[in-house]
Amino acid sequence: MNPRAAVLAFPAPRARGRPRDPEVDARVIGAARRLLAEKGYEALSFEAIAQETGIGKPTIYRRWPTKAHLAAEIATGDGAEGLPDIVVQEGLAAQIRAIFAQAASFYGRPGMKAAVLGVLASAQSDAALRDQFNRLEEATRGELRTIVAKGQAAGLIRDGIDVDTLFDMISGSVIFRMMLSEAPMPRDYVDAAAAQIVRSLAPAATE
Amino acid sequence: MNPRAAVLAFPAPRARGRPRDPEVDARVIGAARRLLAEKGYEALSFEAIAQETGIGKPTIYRRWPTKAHLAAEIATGDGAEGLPDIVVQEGLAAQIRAIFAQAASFYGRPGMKAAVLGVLASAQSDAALRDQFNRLEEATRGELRTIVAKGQAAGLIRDGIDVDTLFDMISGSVIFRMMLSEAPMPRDYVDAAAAQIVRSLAPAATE
Amino acid sequence: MNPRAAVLAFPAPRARGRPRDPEVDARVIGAARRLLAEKGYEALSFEAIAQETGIGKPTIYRRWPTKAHLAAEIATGDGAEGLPDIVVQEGLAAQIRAIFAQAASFYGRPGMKAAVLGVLASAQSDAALRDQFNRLEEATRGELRTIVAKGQAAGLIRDGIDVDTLFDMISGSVIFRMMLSEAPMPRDYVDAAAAQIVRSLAPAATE
Amino acid sequence: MNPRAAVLAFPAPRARGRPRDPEVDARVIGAARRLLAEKGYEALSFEAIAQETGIGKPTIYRRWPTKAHLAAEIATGDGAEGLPDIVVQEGLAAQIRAIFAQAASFYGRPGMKAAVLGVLASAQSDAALRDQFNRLEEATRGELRTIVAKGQAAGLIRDGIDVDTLFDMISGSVIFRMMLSEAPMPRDYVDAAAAQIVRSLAPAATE
DNA sequence: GCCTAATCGAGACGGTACGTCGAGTCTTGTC
DNA sequence: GACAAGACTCGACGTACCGTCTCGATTAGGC
Repeated sequence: MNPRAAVLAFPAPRARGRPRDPEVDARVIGAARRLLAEKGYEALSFEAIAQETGIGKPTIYRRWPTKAHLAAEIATGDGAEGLPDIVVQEGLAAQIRAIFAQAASFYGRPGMKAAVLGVLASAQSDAALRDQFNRLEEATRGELRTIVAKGQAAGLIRDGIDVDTLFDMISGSVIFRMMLSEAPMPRDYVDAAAAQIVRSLAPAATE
Repeated sequence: MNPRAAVLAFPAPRARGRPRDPEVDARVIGAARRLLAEKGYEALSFEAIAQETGIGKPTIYRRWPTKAHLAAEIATGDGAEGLPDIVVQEGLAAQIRAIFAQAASFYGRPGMKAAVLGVLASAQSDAALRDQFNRLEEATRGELRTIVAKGQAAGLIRDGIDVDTLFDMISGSVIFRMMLSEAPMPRDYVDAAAAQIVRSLAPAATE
Repeated sequence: MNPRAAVLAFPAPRARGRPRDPEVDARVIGAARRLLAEKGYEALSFEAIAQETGIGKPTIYRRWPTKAHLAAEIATGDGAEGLPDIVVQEGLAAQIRAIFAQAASFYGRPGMKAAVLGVLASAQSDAALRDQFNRLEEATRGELRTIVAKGQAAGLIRDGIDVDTLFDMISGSVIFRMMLSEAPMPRDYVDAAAAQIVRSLAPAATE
Repeated sequence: MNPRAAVLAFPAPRARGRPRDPEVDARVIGAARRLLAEKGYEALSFEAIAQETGIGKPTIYRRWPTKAHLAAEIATGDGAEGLPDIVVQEGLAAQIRAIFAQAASFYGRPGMKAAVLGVLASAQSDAALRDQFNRLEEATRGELRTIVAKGQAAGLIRDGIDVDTLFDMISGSVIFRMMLSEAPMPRDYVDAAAAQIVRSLAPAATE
């Protein structure tokens, strides 16, 4: 088979006209991130971005149909980079702690609070946008599933643990603390919370 | 002391002009709740409320400076009524379960999802609005503190439990499941989650 | 006859409740005149008057149904006082000049420009308001009629003069110069204009 | 010199974005003229125009900053078209009569009364708007100046006539009769008034 | 080396909602 | 009853963004 054909078969269609300027994406996202971090989701407007970047509005609309989509890309995009890898960690406690750390780091990026809350608020009825978030969770949820299975095999985790409920507890407490509550993040928050979770998993002290 | 004087001392200041029509508040809140539940926070506009209730916009602005304030009143108001009382419950497990049930019932009211997310998104910089939510939590947080103290005294709860972290976990998992995640609420969600939490509190299995 | 009875016979019905405070009229008109002179007709609002005089809006509405009525009272009221009396003047030229002087003095009062134009603009369809102005003219128009008749009898004025057209010319030129045109008022305007008018009245130079 | 170059030298700057729709101007002015003629200046609102033409408010504001500006355009615009030409007339009397006729025709257009009075009332402090009217006068004032000079050269007009005062008299009497007074316009008004003015210009009957 | 096509900036367009101002009316408690 | 205070309905104000459109000007293949 013609190897060239294989490429052409999924042909990165090489559009005819002038190609999109990749610089535009970066500049728009940069301005949007700044607006989100500094003034919140309501202040995020295509108008303002166009104004301050000198990029035309239609150019932005060509890429993101809605400011919710733009915020969603900021909220979910490039989030996995540089995060502590979970599965690499040794030991149950360390792995649970890594999940906490990963979540805390992810939601702690500048503008994330505004972006996440804004997207969720404005895309109440847009299933695709919510999926974008849920897909992010899915990876972690899968890792957690593996961790629990291995832990149960090793006798470190009690039977009857519902992974989804457990995941709610982990994600929920991080998000609640970081985005909804006013309480400050203590320095050892990740450790304390992880420890509490690990304890809830311990098998009953029978014999 | 003259009891009458006590009353006059705080003399129902009786404002001068025409008194506010309490009917207005009810009608506006009703319309707002409907809009929130049916079309989400973005569709909540003073314009629409004025239109459909026949109440003038200035009249609404006189009461709530922002749609976030209106949504906040809907989200936090009249929420404690009819909720299962926590302290009345007997036994640690029942009390924890009651907290879960209370939270689930509170956040499950129609329009709550839109109201809470919307307020949080748009009032990023308004401390007063966030306080309104936090004050609601405070009561429950206090009850939880009492429960933990009593449980520790009775030897049912391990030392070294951080009540705030525990509260995050409870509130967080409920809110996460109900407002952020797409996952459905299983029928026994409250029971399962409460059980998991209770287990995390158990004293170490000493031998 | 009892003089007291005469008074009671036409009893100034002596309204039942608290009598109107005459001070209110003066304060409102004062404030209105100031607003008209300083900021023009559009800035004249019952709201502003109420604000700055401390008088309630309903109290003002009880006296003037519309800001046009208030402005009309300012424009037409107390205008005849202190004006040079026309009929007292001797000689045709002096009498015509007196009419010009009277008009110039009348329309020259502070705020008059704003008041007159405003009333005329906003009361396009209110015949009563326009009558208020026309009634003012009527007196002068009558005097002019007498002057012309006498002048014709004395052979000083040609036959076939239409008094209304003449009146238009006199009033019109004063008003046009003072209210519509931007041209400055020369010092001897009244004299020059009066002389021009007098000349137009002269009988034809026969043989 | 190349005539084509002269055109290109002032190159119709060709604004960048989407060009303005000239249809918009026509529709707005049409609606405004109707409102002025039917309900007067106070009823002229951008809101109403937007409503009935289906044109957005911002689009209207982009062209006229104020309803006074819109009314001024209506009052002064396209007024010279189809008016009887003055200088073409032969004879002093005919020329004076032509000026009267022109003014009467100009101020007699539908909506003019409301437009002129409204603009003058609301733009008391806007010099630019008043200039717009004065510039209109300037042409006529110039023609009148020429007429007087020629008349004086021909011995038909007395020396010492002040053209501005004369202009006031002509414009003033027309405007007064048509816009301020309630008196009806007699059929021969223009003739009568013109004759009266001509007479006032006649040289003294010397013998 | 033109032609075609998609991009880019700019900015006008029809809309919706904003938050404010003033017009008039009504309802209190005080004088 | 008149008065101040002030809330009420209503309508218009002038502005901000929305998302779409129409321009002229680039910037690339493709023939």
